[in-house]
Amino acid sequence: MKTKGKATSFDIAHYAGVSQSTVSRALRNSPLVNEETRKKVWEIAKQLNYKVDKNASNLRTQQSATLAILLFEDPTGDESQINPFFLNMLGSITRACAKEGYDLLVSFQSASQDWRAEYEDSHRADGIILLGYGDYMDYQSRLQNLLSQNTKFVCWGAKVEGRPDLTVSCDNYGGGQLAAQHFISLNKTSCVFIGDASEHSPEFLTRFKGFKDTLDQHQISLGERCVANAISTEDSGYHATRSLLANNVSFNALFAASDLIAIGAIKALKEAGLRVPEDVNVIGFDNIAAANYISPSLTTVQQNTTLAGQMLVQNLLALIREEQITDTLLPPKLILRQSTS
Amino acid sequence: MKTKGKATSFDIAHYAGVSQSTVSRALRNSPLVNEETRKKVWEIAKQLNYKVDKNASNLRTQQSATLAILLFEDPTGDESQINPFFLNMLGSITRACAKEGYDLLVSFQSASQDWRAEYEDSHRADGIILLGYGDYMDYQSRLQNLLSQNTKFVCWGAKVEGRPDLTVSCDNYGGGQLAAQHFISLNKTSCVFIGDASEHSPEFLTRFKGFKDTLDQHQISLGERCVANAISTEDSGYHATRSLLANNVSFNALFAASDLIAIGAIKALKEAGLRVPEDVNVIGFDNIAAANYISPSLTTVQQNTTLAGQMLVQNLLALIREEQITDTLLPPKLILRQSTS
DNA sequence: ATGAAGTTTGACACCGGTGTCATAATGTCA
DNA sequence: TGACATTATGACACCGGTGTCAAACTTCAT
Repeated sequence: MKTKGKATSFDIAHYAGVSQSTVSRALRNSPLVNEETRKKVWEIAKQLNYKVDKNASNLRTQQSATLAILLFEDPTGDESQINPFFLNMLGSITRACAKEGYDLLVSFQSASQDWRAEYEDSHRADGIILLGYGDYMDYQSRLQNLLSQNTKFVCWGAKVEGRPDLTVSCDNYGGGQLAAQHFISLNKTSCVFIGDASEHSPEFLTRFKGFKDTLDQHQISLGERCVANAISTEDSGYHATRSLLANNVSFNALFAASDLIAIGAIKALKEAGLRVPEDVNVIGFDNIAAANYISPSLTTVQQNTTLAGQMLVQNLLALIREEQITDTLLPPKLILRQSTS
Repeated sequence: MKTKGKATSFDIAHYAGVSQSTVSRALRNSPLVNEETRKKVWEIAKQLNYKVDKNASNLRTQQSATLAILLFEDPTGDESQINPFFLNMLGSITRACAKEGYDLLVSFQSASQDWRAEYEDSHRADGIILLGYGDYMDYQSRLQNLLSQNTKFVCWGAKVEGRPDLTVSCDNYGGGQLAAQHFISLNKTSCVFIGDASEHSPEFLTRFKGFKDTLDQHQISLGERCVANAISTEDSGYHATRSLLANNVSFNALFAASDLIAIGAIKALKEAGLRVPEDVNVIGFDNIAAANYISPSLTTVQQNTTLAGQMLVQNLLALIREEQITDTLLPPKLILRQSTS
């Protein structure tokens, strides 16, 4: 029993002595086909090492059992390294897809490219997951365009008012609150925030708001001088902290918008002769692996990436099935470590 | 100018007043088509937001401009976490694919599944990259089967004698040598190795051999009692080190088969009241991000994941083009940090 | 004017499945 | 035994492109 090249359903039909239609039905376990015939077809398919040609199948059915993920790089990310938080997300999304029987197409995107509908328009994926920090998505028109094409997609990250997408995100506001409450409970009332608290980084801005609002409620003011701009890299956190110190801002509690920033901040503090946590308490955000390894280990607001990946996939699938769904907000959790005594 | 649903080449043909064949040619910039016609077709395609249907195209041409990566989990990997080394590899492979104009299908595999040809047989990918630690691939028959189906694939990891696959790997033997040489140069001659030095973990075994052979050449013996079994997790490294200490094996230099193992080992050493590097020097393998963050920071043998990803993709593409290629061995590099004084 | 070579285009089969419809075979009941 | 429902199967169009072949139209030399 041989075939030239890869086996097709016609080859099976030939050996089974039935029509190709019947083979197709039998392989998909259609109730229309006789039990005996079905077994025979499966038997032969196995012997021929037959696999359905997904291209043909997808072409006909107009769906692909595949999701695509567009990963937007940190604007300043160096060539080789990717934010470990996103790698974790990538991992959990991969797992979630596998669980749902979907394949995953991965693609890096530079924001400038025409990423609009590369995948879904070309029928390679049934839906798209958009993933990235910062303002990569503040291309209202692009999202609008995706919507008008009836493309199914979900975004990870802060919900931006008026943006028409479906999002899954960590409760960034609540995360900021957790950090502030923790500082307050430790009587650390002279606080600074490091991170880009502007609408260019909606996630960071929301974390900042939760942080600031909570402090305000306790009559603790966080002056303008106590907010240093930084993107999510270690270097950026390092320099932002140095400039705070250079400006003689004094503080005993530091909340960083991400763990990478926090790690850079700790480096700068140490260099300036300040001890963590004795002189300054530090809280990060994300709970990347390194947070547990650095010295002192970093207290941080954990984003549950496993759950996040699952929700992104589940919501996207629901969207594809045209079910009614809403934005999802995942609860953050404060992980206590050495950097806050 | 409208179309019901997604635009097809027929829609363009209609508006351009030419045949669908000509549209297809024009869009692929065939020299057979008149410059003027070409421009007109492109213009209309743009207006209609047309994208080639990859399923139809792939079906006809029998290729997909897509590679697949099968990621084998650490046998004991817990549900959510993935070895950061592999996440890095995943990232660099993703980047390398993008650079070559290929898409990437990602899939987790449990070793038990029939992963044989899921992707390539079903025409979803032109080639496969197999990635994982340990003995996940010692299914000679499976690889043989892939070969007999003329499936194009490359493996990451130690070359196993007699295994018929094309591999890209770090020079694990050389990496072991680097570690040994470094210890020797520091006059640390009472060494232990932690890692599964058996044929179940070809990479680890090769690292061990390079380490041991070099020590032997300097008349430094590494007794059986100085080798502790461990898989690539922090926990495993921790327990392996504890059992060494419990057995009263004394040593002033520890070489771990991976960074995760090394991190676990350092934890065990600290708990036992031993100082790193004063009492014991430690070298790891991989150079994951955490190696730079732990305290003391970890001297380690770096595997260049960026280059590795590129080579995997390049070699696979060469294989697909039926070019003659051979196994690739990437040079390791010793990264000096605090854990070796 | 005629033929040869070059350029540009359209018609059509084809890739390998899926879904619809018609048909054949079998069973059921009056 | 004929009318009709039920079950199992085959024929065939179709998804949206690509590649081949023939034909139509130029151009240019003879």
